[in-house]
Amino acid sequence: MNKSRNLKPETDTSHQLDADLEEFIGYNLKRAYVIVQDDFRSALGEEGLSPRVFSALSLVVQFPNISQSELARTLGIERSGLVAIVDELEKRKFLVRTHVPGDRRVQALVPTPEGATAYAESLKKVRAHESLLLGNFSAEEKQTLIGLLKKIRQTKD
Amino acid sequence: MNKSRNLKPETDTSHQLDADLEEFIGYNLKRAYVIVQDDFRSALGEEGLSPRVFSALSLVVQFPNISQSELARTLGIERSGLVAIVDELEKRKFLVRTHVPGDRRVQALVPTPEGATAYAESLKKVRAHESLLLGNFSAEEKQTLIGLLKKIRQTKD
DNA sequence: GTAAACTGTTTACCAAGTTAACATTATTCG
DNA sequence: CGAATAATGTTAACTTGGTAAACAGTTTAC
Repeated sequence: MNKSRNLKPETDTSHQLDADLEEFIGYNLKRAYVIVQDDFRSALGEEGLSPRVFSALSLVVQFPNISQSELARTLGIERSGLVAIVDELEKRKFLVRTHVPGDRRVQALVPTPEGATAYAESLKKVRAHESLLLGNFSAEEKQTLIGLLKKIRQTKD
Repeated sequence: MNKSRNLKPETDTSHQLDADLEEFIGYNLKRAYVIVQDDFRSALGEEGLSPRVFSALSLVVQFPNISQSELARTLGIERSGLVAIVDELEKRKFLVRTHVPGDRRVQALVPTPEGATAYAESLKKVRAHESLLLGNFSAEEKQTLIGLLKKIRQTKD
């Protein structure tokens, strides 16, 4: 049974078509995520921001004086994990940690002018990357996809 | 401007609503991916298969005698990265590496009976996890989502 | 028959996170 | 008030899931 077919399995390309795996949201999410992330990185280049650093900078620019705790919460990661991200942004002079008058525990994150322009430039590149990568998507398809992905997030609120 | 608003940034929950970030497929993909993966793990438990090991076992059960190279290619990872996955499945006695007559380089992967039943049980759990997690999704929405995710993959073929 | 290519593997590495503990500071509330 | 509790930022140790490079053995191409 199927002997000849399996003698040279590397030439059998039918796997993608009917694998059980392909019915799962999780598997398809992961495969898509890897592709988009890889394309993001190559679009922003060796010295460019990584996805997570871009995300953090985005929120800092858009919501100046955000605290690290709030930023971590918004990004859905631990406070401890955010430290390295903020360290990198601070080292690149894209933000500064500042003490707020009311509470000496919190470090409010303030974007520098360089940070704001770096964000604006990265934003252009990220938009270009997504619209190029998703060139065969209609505007409706993109919105549908985003809506469905957000809906997954809503299940865990 | 906005002084009082930013004094206590941790109480400002408007960030999720209008952040630039929310318009990006990549960011939404990542957030959704993390949720689904976490739910997968807690559904299959401490001793259960991880997503990647489940995926590998799935293909081995469905396509017995698949080679490691072909399996890696199908999963979209490097051959070297697959070794640990196959090692784990072999240690758990869910598959065996067998030499094929025609080519002494390849290790054909053959599921054991235990592997087949473990896969069947895991498959049930994974299906239950997805249908519970995506309880507020209609069948059409699920199919639309999978179709759009697959479409992302097609852009890089 | 030699060069090129493929297979499985090891090793070293990296990215992105987690958990636990800690010092410092704020808040709650008997 | 003062003591317990909680929040903030941070470090350290660890885990997960990969990659890249090199290798030995084997096969294929020319």
